[in-house]
Amino acid sequence: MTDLKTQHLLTLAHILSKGGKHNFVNVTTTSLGKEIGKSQQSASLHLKELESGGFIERIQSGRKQSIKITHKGFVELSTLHNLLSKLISKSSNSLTFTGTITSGMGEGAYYMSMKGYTKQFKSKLGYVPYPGTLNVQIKEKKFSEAISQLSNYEGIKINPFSDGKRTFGWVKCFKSKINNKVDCELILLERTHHDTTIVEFISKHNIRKALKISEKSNVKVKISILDNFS
Amino acid sequence: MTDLKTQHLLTLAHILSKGGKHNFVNVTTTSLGKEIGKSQQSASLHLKELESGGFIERIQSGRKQSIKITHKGFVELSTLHNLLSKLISKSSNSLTFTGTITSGMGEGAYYMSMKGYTKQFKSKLGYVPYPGTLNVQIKEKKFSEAISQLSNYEGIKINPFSDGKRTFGWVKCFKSKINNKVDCELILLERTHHDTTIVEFISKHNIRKALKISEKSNVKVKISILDNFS
DNA sequence: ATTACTAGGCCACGAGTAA
DNA sequence: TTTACTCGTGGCCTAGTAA
Repeated sequence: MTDLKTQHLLTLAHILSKGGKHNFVNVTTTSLGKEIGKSQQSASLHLKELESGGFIERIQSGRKQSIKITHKGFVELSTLHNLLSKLISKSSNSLTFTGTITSGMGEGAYYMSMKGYTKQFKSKLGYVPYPGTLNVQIKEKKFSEAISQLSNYEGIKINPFSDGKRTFGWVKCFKSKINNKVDCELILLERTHHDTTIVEFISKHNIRKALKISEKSNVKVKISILDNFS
Repeated sequence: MTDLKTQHLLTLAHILSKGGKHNFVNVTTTSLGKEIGKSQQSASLHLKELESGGFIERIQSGRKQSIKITHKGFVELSTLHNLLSKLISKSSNSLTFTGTITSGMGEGAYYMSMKGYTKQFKSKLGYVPYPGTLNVQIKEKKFSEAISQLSNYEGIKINPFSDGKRTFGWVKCFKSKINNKVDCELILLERTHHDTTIVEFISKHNIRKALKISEKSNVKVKISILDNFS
């Protein structure tokens, strides 16, 4: 059983798009070549090889030809489709990393207690955060690199606001779980230099207390990422 | 913006299957090579090109490397997936052809009136066919070729039965519409030589009368095909 | 107009090997 | 062990052209 060459994939897909699942459709090698971004000669060769591989059937009368996808050919496309479906749906939407608790209030701690933010936290997260933030230092480069890409995602968006004198930037929250135990949110601040070796968390609870941990403890963090992009 | 080469598709899919959507995963070129059915050298080159194309990110420390798919890389796979989804779901599940009414009772006409069949027609099609069958002769080779592939599909299956003396084979029915007007079923008989230049139809109505047509009239037939295979 | 052959360039791949 | 270089082979592709 000959296998479908990856180079022929697009060609086969194009024939299907022409309606060639059950009916013979008229296709010229010139037009097919243009559509798949190759030459007429390549299209001709593709058809020849697809035919000998049993992926399409051809009827040629004189200089015209009609083409239809075979069952085998359709199954081949379906198989690839199913493979991708599984990969895409089953690929984990979480980011896991380890780090150590570090001191310092964190740049966001003060701002996160402002009314303009807490009101939104209450309605969008369902709670007003415990005062202060938990800071976790990331040591491994692969983790901080991965975290830096979080900014591509929307997360839960807390809108900017103004108190009349100045404005305060947006905050993105990402549902997280520390040590597989305490629910919290990782926060990304608009107005922060984007150093991702230290990340901040807010929570309904006093995280340190809930985890019974102290300075320099190692923690494992799992962040949920939804597929809406900014 | 560099484009994803089709040869790299499988490689990228494999990285995703390893969990590399958000996290950096450890992958050796040797193992990756085996998994994609290529050499270690090819895997190495694939990674290099995927990286320079912006589809993956790599962190290399000494002889080990960690890999993560970029947003762009994931979008690329998603795009292909969506393309296939549309093609597969929107590809027409019907076969259309033209032919001419022809005389002769048709091989199936007599058998189709037998109780063992009519009982099943009543329950599975919802009606007892008008006596006799309509025969349509197919002239164009591309149509008879397409019809010959109908046997790969289940259709509506009428089971074989026995009257004590002999057995009568199965019948497959395919919902059809003639001249965009009369509902009927194309029938494929187990015990018929598989000549697909003449096809038979049964219907609740007298098809000729309903269409007001006679011998040698041209008709256009549309057959619905469901995706269950025999 | 059409399909598809031949010739030649270029690229993908793997073997060998370095680091 | 690892990654990735160089180099030779084979296969994909296009131009030219026949039919």
